[in-house]
Amino acid sequence: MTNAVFGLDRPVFELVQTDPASKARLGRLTTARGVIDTPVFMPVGTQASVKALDPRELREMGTQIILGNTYHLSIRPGLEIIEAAGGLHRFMAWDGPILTDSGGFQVFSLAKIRRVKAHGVEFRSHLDGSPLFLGPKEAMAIQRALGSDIAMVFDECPPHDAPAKEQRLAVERTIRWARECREQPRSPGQLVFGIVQGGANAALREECARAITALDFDGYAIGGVSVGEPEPEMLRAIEFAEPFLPAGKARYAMGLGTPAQMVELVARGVDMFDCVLPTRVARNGTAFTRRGTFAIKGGACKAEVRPIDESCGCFACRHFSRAYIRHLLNVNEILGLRLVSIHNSHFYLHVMREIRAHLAAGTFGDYRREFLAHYVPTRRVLASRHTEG
RNA sequence: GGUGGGAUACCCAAGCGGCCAACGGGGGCAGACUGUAAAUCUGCUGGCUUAUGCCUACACUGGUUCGAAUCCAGUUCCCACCA
Repeated sequence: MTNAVFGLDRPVFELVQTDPASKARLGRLTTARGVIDTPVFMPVGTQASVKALDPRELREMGTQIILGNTYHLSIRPGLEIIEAAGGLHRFMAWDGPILTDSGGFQVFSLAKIRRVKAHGVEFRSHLDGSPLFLGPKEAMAIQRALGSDIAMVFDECPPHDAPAKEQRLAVERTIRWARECREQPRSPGQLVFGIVQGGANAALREECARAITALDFDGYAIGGVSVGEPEPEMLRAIEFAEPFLPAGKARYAMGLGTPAQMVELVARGVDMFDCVLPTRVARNGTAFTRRGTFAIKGGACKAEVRPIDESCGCFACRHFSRAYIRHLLNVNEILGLRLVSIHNSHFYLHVMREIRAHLAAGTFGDYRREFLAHYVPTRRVLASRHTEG
């Protein structure tokens, strides 16, 4: 498949290099607003803003593409406003690629009262309880109006502990809705990605992946992860779906993950990630480093003159001490959140840059090993303390 | 000098005879956060070989009472008003 917007004989996704020792891939995804080097991390800007960061900062830290959300933006500020502004890109002054989520996740994650119908879901607004309806047709129309570069199909995303019957129904609906989405008009140059559901069930994942890929989307996402499942289950879900995704299309793990998870998922053949962790965790006072996370608002940073990470080149680490940032967080100065958000997002993007560099150099295996040896998830730290004591 | 009010854990502050190691804030400490209803949420915050246990604690000293942070007397300090 070629990209009509560029009028070039260029495929949407090019595989540049593959890792001989794993399923990791170095690639290039061409969108209407630019070429994205993969593996890529996409900062999440649900409400037309990557919380606490502005486009200039996103650019500086090497952001290639950001997310926006169908559901949130359609109820606030509303499509008329965004269309009048000349589309989502102009509205938020981000001229790079934007991927919009379809709203499927929101409908199933935050609407308590919902009725699943043949062509979508009736639910209530989280803001005022007013009745809303979102289905394939609506979701695609909104994404078309937003003018995103990559639109996601409207899927059903059940919680990880949903009964088997519900998982099966979700897969069936997700497939049917994907077909409907496929038929909807797009904005010029807009790519559409299909989504694979199926929970932790191998057969369902395969069935869903086969059906979705048969529809020939521009790329494929694995959904139904980061929905409360334990990490091994999440990894299995990815492993169940991945073999049935075509090598010539980008693969996107929705809502993932921690830095260590991303490294592991790249090794399992995933090309794209998005996650609220770097920005949310930053706002809650915790920094990501290659050794794991640490609470910068904790007392240990009280008089620490070193930056969050001495080896980090982000704006926050180049200029500010932990003591200063901790102080800002302590006295509730908005700059504190911004600096940690800058650092965390930079860190995520930097890890992906390193992954790409190592894939290009053929040393991804070493990088993976080394990264995981240094990166300590909090739980493991606590666990080891317990077993040692 | 007189009259009135007050002194409670790191800070502010509630309690005014037993259900008080003491409400609630703040601060501190720890944890959580994964397609963002999150600058949020949850614990802990006198000490102890972590216990339906003991010890030390509501300015100080003494008293009343089966029992006092709570009542009484005196002392010290603070505040207000009057001289």
